[in-house]
Amino acid sequence: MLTKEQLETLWAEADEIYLNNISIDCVVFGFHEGVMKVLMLKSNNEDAWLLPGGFVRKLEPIDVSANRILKERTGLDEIFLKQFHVFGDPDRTKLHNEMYRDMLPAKKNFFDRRFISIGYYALVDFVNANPTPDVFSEVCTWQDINDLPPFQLDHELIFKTALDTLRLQLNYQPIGYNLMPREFTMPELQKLYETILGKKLDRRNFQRRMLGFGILNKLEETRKGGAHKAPYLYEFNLEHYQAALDGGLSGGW
Amino acid sequence: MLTKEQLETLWAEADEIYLNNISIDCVVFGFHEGVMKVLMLKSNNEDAWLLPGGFVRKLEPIDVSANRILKERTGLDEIFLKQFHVFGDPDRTKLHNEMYRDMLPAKKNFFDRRFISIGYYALVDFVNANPTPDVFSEVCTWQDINDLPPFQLDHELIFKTALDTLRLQLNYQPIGYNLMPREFTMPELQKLYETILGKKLDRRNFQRRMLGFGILNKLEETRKGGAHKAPYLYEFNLEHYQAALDGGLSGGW
DNA sequence: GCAAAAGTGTTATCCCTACACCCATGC
DNA sequence: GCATGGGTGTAGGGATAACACTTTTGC
Repeated sequence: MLTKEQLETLWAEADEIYLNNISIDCVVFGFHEGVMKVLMLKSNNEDAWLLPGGFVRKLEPIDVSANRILKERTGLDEIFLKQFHVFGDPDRTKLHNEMYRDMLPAKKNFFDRRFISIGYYALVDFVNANPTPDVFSEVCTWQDINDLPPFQLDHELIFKTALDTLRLQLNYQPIGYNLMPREFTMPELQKLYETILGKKLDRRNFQRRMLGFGILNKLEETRKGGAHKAPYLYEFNLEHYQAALDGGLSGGW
Repeated sequence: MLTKEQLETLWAEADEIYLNNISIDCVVFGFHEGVMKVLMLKSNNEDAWLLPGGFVRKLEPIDVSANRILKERTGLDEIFLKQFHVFGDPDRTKLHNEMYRDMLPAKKNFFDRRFISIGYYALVDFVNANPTPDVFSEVCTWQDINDLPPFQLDHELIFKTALDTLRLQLNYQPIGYNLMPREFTMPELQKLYETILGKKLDRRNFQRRMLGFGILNKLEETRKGGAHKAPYLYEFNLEHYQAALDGGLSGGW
């Protein structure tokens, strides 16, 4: 819980360095042990969870802001980030504003404002991310997207919009590179797609389609140790992957 | 050309009623006589053209802002509008800022600021639109998208991004309703698609696909007066059209 | 009657879907 | 050896793409 003094310092700083009225919220997807996760923060004022977010420095490009915010929350650099929607309802932070209004005089309170929020979604490497809370939160952790805690503000809408966008993007762009470890098996990759889409796919057709994209290199090794036939390992062919990102894939699920 | 006094009044008003640092720019598409048009304004300070734009009132939802701005520029209400991208480079309005900096003291100048611009594209009825300049421009008119004048600021990027987005949307959504007159022929509709996509389509396959969507009603009448065989007229089936908008179409070109 | 535009139908191909059999491994 | 998961191939159906002939109309 922040003290009144801390809040006043924060406010003073924020007003100096950030643009007023604009915020950024990020939906950070990770994938681990066959489960799709999203990074969330538990507010230290309420029993509700938020997406990682922040503000835009006065002379900072917004993509850089989003990167900076996520670097603070995950320790990762060079994150795959895409803006997907702007949330511009004047009432979207109403509850939030009222909370802070009790703590500081409204007139001079950076946080008691309307914020138009630019939504970004991010695909990150679960294993190397190091979730770190910010000053407004006590916990920063991954949540299973099928078992989410209660959201604060309009963050549930932001999350859902991001997931819908990601599902659509799946038809146009390869997405595995940022979410899978460097080497992976076809069933593992399939699990990722199934998790995002929320439905089962046919093993054989999935494999054919993926290979058809030409973005995978089949490796010689197999993943030993499983209780059954050892699956082959694959890695992404970065050159073709990048070309697919730029040029787009085709078709739909 | 605005006088210094007018600018000062504008500045004072703007600071009162609009959010700082946020703007909206609109790419307004119209279609007339087989040519795709975009609405543009000629700045009264420079020999360069701008997309219609404006600012967000302090308590106004951003979608409402976009509608309001376009109502001022076209006289139309209930415009088909979709936000498509945020342009957040701090230098995007640099030249613009310098221009206004000469006219008013920077510190107190609403226009000498960084603006993060939310891009909307709009599809409007060319015939009923009534292009009207704003206070910063002397001309507001339609421009052929294949023969565009020089753009100011980053408005060329905004335009191109909008067109790319529209092309993608074509795969998911019907778009004719907002661009065509109430009754139209199949070749006319095809021309619209060809203009947006920038390529020729097969007459027969186009017709089959369109009819397959089930969003058209074939009318009894034909368009007389042409120098050749009279084509049938169609109208959109609004119920099915709306369903297609909500549910999405399928496939790709 | 001829040129130009519009109406309509057929075929081939590709891609996606659905489905079946064999192989490797751990218990 | 048997259950489980993984590797691979094939046949059918639906949609798209390519393509040709006929009809109408103004000159």
